[in-house]
Amino acid sequence: MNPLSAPIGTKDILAPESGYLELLIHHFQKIVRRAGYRLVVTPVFEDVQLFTRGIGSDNELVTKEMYEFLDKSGRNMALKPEGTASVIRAFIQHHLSEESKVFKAWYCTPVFRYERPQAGRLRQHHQLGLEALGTADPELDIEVVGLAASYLGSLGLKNYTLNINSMGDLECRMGFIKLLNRFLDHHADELCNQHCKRYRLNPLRVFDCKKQECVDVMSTAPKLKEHLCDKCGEHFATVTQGLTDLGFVYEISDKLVRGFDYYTRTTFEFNSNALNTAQNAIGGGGRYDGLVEALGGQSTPGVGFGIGLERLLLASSAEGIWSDTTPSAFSSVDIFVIGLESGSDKAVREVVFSLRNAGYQVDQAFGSRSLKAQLRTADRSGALVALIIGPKEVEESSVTLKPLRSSESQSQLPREKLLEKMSEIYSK
RNA sequence: GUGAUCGUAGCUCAGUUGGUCAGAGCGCCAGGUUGUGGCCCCGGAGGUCGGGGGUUCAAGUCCCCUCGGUCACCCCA
Repeated sequence: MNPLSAPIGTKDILAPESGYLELLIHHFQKIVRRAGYRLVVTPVFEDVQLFTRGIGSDNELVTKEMYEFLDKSGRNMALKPEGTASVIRAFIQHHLSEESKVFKAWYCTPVFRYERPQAGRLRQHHQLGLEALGTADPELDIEVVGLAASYLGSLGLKNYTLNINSMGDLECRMGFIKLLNRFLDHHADELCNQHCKRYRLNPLRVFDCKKQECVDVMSTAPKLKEHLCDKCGEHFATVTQGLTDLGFVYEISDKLVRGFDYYTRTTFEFNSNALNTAQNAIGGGGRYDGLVEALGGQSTPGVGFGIGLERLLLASSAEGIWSDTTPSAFSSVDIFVIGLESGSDKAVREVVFSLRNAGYQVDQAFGSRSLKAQLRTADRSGALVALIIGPKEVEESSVTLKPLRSSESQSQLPREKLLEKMSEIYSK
């Protein structure tokens, strides 16, 4: 075993699996572009403060899961644990705010969590996401949630649930937390050990607990939804109605309390029902009206979401939306060129390059192997035809065309007729 | 961070109570066809049995440590 292998919790994504990711990313780009989102690329590491201020310093993600390190100048850096904070930082840093215009950005980025890996959870994974900044209009929530749902739906994904909830704004949530704390004080001894010890830290998290005792207690707890201020209530009603009007199916989940402090009002999450693992959330997001200000910018409301690529791949595979040929359709050899004896090198080279320039996927065998060996390689490459160029063909300035996927017999044709012949074959 | 489980060729795995146990299938390379793939036949390359230490006349097999994989908890995409 080679002593050098990928670090714990990381993975090399190789073909053909990488082909699925190409498709997922390409498809995402296509969909969000139509809505005016443009790519933003931010660094994989940032000053730790960006995350402690954005996500919240007592959040578990920040306290124990952040991949932190000191750089050579002693700066405290962190590999980004999520995608939003960096985009917001860039938004502030480059003054991208425009009075009457919504700033829209999408990204595809690696993200890091220093945790023990398990099914559907790595130390490095990749997220596709987008952020829209500049208005508190619920129509923007509808657009963002709708884009995420459209994306998943257009992939052919069906077996998932869109859960949605409102966290209220900072004010009405504060009031609710007081109420919830009073409730939890009364039921403290009924809660599981984990939460009963620390619910004061973030009482909302108790809604997340899967332990039966906590589920029981929380079923009688006050509901955030019922204690929203009028404005937040209206906002939420507009969002859900808008999604309904567009035909999106969702469930309102009182228990959906997302992990980051910055979320306000709309929060949502996509959970795959095709995944049997403990990690079935394929994506999530929400509104974060206080985040830009918390990071030192001018108060600007915003909404966004992130989707875990690896989990999306797991979920989509579990649903069987891919056919075996999906990834190879992205990169399969059309034509395989075979050369016999070194005298044919020049002709092979010219044919290979001219066919590639004409748009075909072309490969060849290297290392002067036997015709038999080259044909075997050609066969395995999946190419539809092999072109054989030996001394005879060089002499006559021709190529021998051998169909590999049909019973048609091979034929010889002049090189100047090659492109014409190929377009004949491939237009079928 | 805690717990469980696994670690033998590129891949999937077999190796009986420690004693020809260094193997199979697939893959790869080559030959069977002096210029013809797929099927078939034949041959070949490739492993300090994750690493280190210990017990023993003898360790892939038992013990300890360590490193990795997998899964679960915590938490999250």
